[in-house]
Amino acid sequence: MANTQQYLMEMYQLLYERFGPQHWWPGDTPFEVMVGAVLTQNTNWTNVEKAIKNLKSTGRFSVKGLLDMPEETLAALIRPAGYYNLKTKRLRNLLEMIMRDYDGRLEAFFDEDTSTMREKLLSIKGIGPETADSIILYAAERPIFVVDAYTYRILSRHEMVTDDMSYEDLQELFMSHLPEDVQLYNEFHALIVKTGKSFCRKTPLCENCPLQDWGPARYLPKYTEN
DNA sequence: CACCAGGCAAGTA
DNA sequence: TACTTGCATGGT
Repeated sequence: MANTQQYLMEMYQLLYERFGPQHWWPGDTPFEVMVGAVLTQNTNWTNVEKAIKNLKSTGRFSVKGLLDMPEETLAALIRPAGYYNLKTKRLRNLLEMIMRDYDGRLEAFFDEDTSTMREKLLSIKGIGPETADSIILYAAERPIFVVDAYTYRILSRHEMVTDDMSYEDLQELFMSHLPEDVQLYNEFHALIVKTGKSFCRKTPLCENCPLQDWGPARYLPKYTEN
């Protein structure tokens, strides 16, 4: 569709005008951002902040520091983030890869090509496409577009996508029609999450939505999809 | 009380 | 291949 680029730019402009910069990702270091990306899987960010605060308070908030502590200790620290047993394993899988392949040096991993980085992340059990891309965009600061459930839901309700499109299809939709710009991708994804939370939940609450008159279908909520 | 949150993998048919 | 389910805390 030839109008796709126009729609996407319009969408970004509408969201930015309404909400302004979102200041993602709230993290002091790339390491903290990477850890946060795993901890925030299907979890509210405020819970993740508590977990990260706990991790920092140990003074062992590093690749080696976290790997060296017993699993039960790590699990107890990240408990507020939910799924703590699962996330303990996922975090360790990630840290073990950095330790094994890059001598524990995160900067060395982030020096890799984007495609290499992505493949390595996706090969880790517990790191899927959204977590991988979040790490690449927000921690490694490479231009890659992060897709999530809100991205899909918003585009779907406005009939920009069909339900048979994959994660990579949606990612490609954005990346092939927008300039490769870390800051743009950073802000765009954050704004999608922002408007998704406020206006594009399962039970639509569309009055006042900045995207009310946007897109090929403008405002057209569908109650059957998730 | 129900529902949601910045997912992913494993199990089932 | 295409659904479903488990994982879990904390806020609205």
